Amino acid sequence: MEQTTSEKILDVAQTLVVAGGYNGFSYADISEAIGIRKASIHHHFPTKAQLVSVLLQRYAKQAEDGLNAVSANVSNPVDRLQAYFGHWQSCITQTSEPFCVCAMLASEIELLPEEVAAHVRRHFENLSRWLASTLTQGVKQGQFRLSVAAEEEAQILMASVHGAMLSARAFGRPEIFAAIVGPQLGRLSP
Amino acid sequence: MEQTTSEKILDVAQTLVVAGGYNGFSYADISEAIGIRKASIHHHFPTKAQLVSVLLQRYAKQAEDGLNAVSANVSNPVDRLQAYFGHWQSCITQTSEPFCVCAMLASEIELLPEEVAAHVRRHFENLSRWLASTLTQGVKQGQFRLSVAAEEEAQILMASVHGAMLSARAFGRPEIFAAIVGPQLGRLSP
DNA sequence: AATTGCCTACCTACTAATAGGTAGATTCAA
DNA sequence: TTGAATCTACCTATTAGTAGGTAGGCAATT
Repeated sequence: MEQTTSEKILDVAQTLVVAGGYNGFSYADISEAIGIRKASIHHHFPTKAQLVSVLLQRYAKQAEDGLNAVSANVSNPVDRLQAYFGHWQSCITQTSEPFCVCAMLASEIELLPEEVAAHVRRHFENLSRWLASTLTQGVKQGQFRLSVAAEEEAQILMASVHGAMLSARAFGRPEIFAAIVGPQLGRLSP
Repeated sequence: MEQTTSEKILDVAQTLVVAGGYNGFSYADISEAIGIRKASIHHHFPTKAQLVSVLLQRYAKQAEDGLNAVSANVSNPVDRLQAYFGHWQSCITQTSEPFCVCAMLASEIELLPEEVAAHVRRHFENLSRWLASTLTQGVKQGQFRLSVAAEEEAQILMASVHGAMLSARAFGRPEIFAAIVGPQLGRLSP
């Protein structure tokens, strides 16, 4: 088998969450998309909260691997940030994944099951930590000059990326993402 | 009567949308919050899409009035942006309205009823237009120096605000909003 | 080799609760 | 006494989740 049913379910669920958030999809939607019965989905993922939790665990692993790969393969901190931005830019322009699943869920975090909310918070922490450490390295190597602390600049960059995703979606114009995020890097050069 | 039932319904609905988006609330929630039956809400707003549409019309009016008031009463473009940022900063720190209702809805725009989605798009256009014109005036008066076009810088600022809202919510730390948005103004001075 | 038991995966058929929405009667104020 | 506002009482569709069963694979026992 190429892909297990569980993986298919998670893939579809992720697409649906990206499209409409936690309350924007149902087991029936997944069922229809992959052609199995609702009950079979419950066999793999007893509750919706568990399904989305597993989804976010998988996402966290992918994200961690992705960021680690960038850190390992790209020596220049400027290029590292570029790689991160570029990842999202291609996701969005190809409309393959036009929004970060955690950003999507963060907006409705107040009414998420606690176990799901915890995953979302952790993602925000991990991402801002990676950005901050990348910035710190760039400062050490003289490639960045920051006007605020690295942690704060990391928050600014992360917010830019999320806000850019939102605007691209709201205007229905993927190219807006690059227009917003692009100038951010220039700001940091000494 | 101090406040009409319609207004009460809209107020509660707005709070609920801000908390969890379009699919995150129901007529039953509103009914419970203000102590009337579901059917009575349908009397005022026959469908959910109409309810949210009226909500967004009202919101657009308030936003327009607010921005016009700033333009009228604050002559300095720097202070105008400051006033806009400050508005959201106090909304968020007082947790009275911790998120823009249109930003919330924009994230799930793909599955909104078309009439609702149209309102959301219009809000993004209006806000970015106001920001761009404020920036342009500031440039003319020599208070801003932009490294990109005013329209693009407006998009950057708007994205910062929305991303900052999201981070403040995700981390559960309202002060993050100011930490992200605060440094944006400094960037623009010549 | 055949049987037994267990497992995974999936099914049909159901539940209780909730969703948005409707019909028609009643209340109440102008 | 008309009309708006609210009510009770309902409807249909959908929600997440459950009950119970079937088909086939795998392995140990006979």
